[in-house]
Amino acid sequence: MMQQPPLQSHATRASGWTVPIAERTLLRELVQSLGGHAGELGQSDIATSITLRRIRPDAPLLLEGAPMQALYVLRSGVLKCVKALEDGYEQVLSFALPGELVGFEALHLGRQCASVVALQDSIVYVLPISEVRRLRRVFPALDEALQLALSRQLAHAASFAQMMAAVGADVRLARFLLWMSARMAKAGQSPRRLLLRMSRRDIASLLGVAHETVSRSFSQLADSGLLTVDNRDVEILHFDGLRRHALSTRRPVEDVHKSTACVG
Amino acid sequence: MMQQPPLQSHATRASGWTVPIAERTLLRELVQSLGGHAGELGQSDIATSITLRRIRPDAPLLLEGAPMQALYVLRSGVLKCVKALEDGYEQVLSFALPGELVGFEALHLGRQCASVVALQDSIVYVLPISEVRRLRRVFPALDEALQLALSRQLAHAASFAQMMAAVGADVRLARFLLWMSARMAKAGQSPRRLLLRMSRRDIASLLGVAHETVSRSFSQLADSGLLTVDNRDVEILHFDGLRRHALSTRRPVEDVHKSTACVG
DNA sequence: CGACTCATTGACGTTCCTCAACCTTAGTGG
DNA sequence: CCACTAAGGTTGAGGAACGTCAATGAGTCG
Repeated sequence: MMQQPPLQSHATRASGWTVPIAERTLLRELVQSLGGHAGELGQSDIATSITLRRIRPDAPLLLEGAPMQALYVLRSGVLKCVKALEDGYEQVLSFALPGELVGFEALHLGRQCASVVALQDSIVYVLPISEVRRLRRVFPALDEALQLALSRQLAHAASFAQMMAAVGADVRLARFLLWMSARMAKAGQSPRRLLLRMSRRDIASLLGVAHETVSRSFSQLADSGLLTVDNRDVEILHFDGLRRHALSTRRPVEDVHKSTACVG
Repeated sequence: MMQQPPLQSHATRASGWTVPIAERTLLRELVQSLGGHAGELGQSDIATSITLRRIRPDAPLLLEGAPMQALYVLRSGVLKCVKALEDGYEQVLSFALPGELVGFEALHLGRQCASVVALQDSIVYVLPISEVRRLRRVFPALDEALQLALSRQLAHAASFAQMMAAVGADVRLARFLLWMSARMAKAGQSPRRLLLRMSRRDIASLLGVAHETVSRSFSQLADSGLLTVDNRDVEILHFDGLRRHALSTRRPVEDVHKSTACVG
């Protein structure tokens, strides 16, 4: 799955190139990439104005404060969303995997409120903001897919809150790895062997701990036999064990009267 | 601002009552509550099928795992979103203030992935999910407002990540208070005097620290002269000082080459 | 090869979690 | 009305966890 169709045209740009394609194919791909049903796209002959854009490793897709010009959907690769805190500290907000929406937060301000950089060679679908309304009206399937993607993004925020609960750093890391694993599986990659594209420092920033602590937690999980760790190449050996580890809270247990489960 | 129009009808329900109103007024209010321009709503005579629902303190609006039936927009009051972790720990995901969207995460699964309870007497607009698509098509202004609200929700997630950065507990609390202050101002209430509706334990759960630590951090900020704290009644005395406090990271400073600011 | 970044590991000091006691407030029943 | 209980909040003491500083090694690039 996720095979890459040929990229036509080569209008060069600052940090990559742009591919203007007015074809139905691209729209269909985009909807599929978002996890929607691209069965019925209607037969409108309107040019879709959707393009592709490639971002090289460490190159920015978006810069904090820039005016919002487009919506993006990651087609392949990995992105990192960061915000420069006023004192110069670089806070990682999230990592984007294929099929995920990027840059939607900017809508309500009209300006990007975070920078986005590529952690590896990446390709995004570009939907010019001026066209989004029209596209959503003309292609209900796209509209549907975008709403679902937004819903997923909000659910990600919820699972992020769970990751940041009052637990030990090793538990946070375990949750992070399971979270990455699940999302990479959804993106069509192996849930078992993770090739993390981000540095320890990036993970530490996201998890709210020191990067040395992340390193130690990796070693700890590896010593427990749950993982093998070779730099950024991580293999999950025992999913159940890792899940069990991810569940352990610091406090013994509090009495709660709910039970219905619903794992993100 | 935010004056409450009369509530008609009284079809009683489990934990409050439901008010079916097929009036243009309600739709206009909803759009305004979401921060949109309700100027042009068109002249469609279709009943809007939007209703109001009241939730009493500590009563649930949504239960984790329940099938998704509607979208909700908070009209007045304060809500708490919680998720019961599999080991019985109750993780707070967020607090919803007036004008905010609730329950949209459920869309992609069709089931609620968190419970929502009221922290005080609250009223929500109810948009039956079966009607949302039609309403969005018929009332572009509503569609617009919903998209903006979604964008804001995603931005909240980003500022949450900033709150959870690797900083001291007192800094996290300062950021939380400033965050609440800004949102309450947006909801038409005083940004200076905060009447927190949630317990220390709830705040602690959201911030990922022990509740005793939250209590100590409150005392610490009060001793610094930045706040007065009387149980859940908090008054911010020096905004600048609190903001400065909220900026202090643990690590001295890292060299970063960005500067463009954009506070959520 | 040297300069740089990244990752790991150790030692030490601080923060924060844990357990505990205590106080206030609210609700209940004698 | 008061005793009793329960829940929320504050504060203290001790210990575990984590941040900080530092040294080392591996990998990359010019």
